Amino acid sequence: MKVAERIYIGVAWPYANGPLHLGHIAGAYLAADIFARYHRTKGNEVLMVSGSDQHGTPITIKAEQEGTTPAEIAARYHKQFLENWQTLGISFDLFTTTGTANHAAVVQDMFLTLLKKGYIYKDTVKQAYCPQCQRFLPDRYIEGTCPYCAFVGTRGDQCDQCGKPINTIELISPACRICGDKPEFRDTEHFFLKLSAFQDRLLAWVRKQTHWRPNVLNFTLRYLEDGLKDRAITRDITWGVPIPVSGFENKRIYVWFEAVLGYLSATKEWAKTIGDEERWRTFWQGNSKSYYFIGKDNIPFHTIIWPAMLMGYEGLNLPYDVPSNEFLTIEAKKLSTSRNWAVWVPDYLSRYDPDPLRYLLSVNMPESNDTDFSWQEFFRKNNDELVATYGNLVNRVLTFTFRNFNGCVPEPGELDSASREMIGKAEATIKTTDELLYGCHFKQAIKSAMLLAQEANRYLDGKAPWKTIKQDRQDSATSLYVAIVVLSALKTALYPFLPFSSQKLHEFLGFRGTPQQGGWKLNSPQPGQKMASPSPLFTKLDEELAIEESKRLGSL
RNA sequence: GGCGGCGUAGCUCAGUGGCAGAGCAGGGGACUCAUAAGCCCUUGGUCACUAGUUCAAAUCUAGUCGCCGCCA
Repeated sequence: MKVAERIYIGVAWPYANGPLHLGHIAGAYLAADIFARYHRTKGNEVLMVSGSDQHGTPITIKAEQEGTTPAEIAARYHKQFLENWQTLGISFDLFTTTGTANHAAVVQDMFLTLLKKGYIYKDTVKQAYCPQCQRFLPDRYIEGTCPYCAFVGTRGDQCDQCGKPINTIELISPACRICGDKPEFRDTEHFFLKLSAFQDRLLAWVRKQTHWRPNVLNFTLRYLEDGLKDRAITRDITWGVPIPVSGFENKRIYVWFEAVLGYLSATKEWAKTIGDEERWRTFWQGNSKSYYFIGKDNIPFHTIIWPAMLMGYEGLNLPYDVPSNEFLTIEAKKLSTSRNWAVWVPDYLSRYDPDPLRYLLSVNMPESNDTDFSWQEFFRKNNDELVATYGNLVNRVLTFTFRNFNGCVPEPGELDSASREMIGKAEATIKTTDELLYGCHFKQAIKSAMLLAQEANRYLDGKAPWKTIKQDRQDSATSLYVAIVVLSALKTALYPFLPFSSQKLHEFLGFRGTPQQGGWKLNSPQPGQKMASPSPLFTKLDEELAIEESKRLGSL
């Protein structure tokens, strides 16, 4: 029938200077995982990679505050990320870091190739320098008075008080944040990426990407039409990938140029781990589609800068789609890690199961709008939708069947029109979710699956097998068989979203292996098939806890 | 300040030219297999605001206000 496709899935690289929060999950990781599980179930060849971003100024600042090294901070959070992916069921084929030798080699190869082709050039700029510390200072290492609002603790990149971005040189009475001395501005040499050279090629390419989400496409087009400026890709710092040019030993390649290359370096690392070093080519040079799952703040890096680098390098696949999500607000307010206005993933996982969160964030995914997470809504959706509609459906069908038919799938009699229609709807749902997931319409896909659960509840109510069991055992068996077929459709359709409960249901129905192995189709259980003793898929949560959870927000 | 997006029922969100929608919450009912779950009926809207285009606007255009992001 269909030829298997190759699907490369690159997911945003989380910054290893703090724990993951719900914004990360809703913005990129959950959608990527849903997409990966869906394609694997379809039988397609999937590679999903990412890793922790270990470089950059915030990590060095945090390390200095804690009296430790950037590497230690990065290692600590990297370990935590790996645990969180495991527990949440985010199924990376490889989750590495930007701290590997392999990554540095890939970055330096890109750097030298673009340099040789003339897409990278040297220039001199003025940069803050602290004579006391004898070092150049990144923007965030300088504090002074805001020239616009006179706020005193303004950093060199942006004013927290009035929100205006600042040119470090404009700060009134600037001071080094390390020693408090007055910085000077000195000349320093840096490398620049010649983005302007790609303007026309990028514009022509982007105009053809009509399958991109409208906000991604519009934003990118406008950005390009405004004209691209060359950007500095090196900094006067010591934490990062070294510049492979002599005379630049004390400088490093800046994160935004370096981190995106993780997509490629992670693929090469994956190929080595499976013992087939050249295998990376199947996802980068072969007939493979590249998807990048990121938050909206990252759009220009993935639709402009990264494609420009790939065009300059030549011979590597450009992104096929960049299904960027919007943001998640928490209880109607903007998420803020510094004010602890966030729901932290390790904290969530210490008290609750992964599937209820995956359900809420799927149904309310910020696909085209910012959407809101509130604890009240989380408890409500768990209790009144996930448990009531789906969990209870599974439980009522399985416990009744188990009790009355010796724990086996009942032998159906002839199907009447209502039963045929019910099975038709199950098949239609598999097909609909297939199309929706293929096009990255995650929210619609899970809603259409939940609709099938509602239909099944309605069907059962009409058939009332608990009544017919008394006079017409065959009729009862038939309607339960039909309901079980629907459950089997649901465990497939919901598997990408709710992998843990789908696996349980798969086993309750008497199947071996995983839902993924059944493929993206309706796998009807055989009449007489031995089922496993059922237990509830989900549990109701005490809604009073929502108040307690909300109180945690914002407390430090 | 420039650019892009968003603003729809009490709540969370669909809906991009053709009679304003879903889920939940609220009200009523019949049932009882099931996690007091499920099913049927039902209340509820100035589609942020203003002006336009059109036979017809939540939808297209211009402006205003508010929120989010990017850039300077």
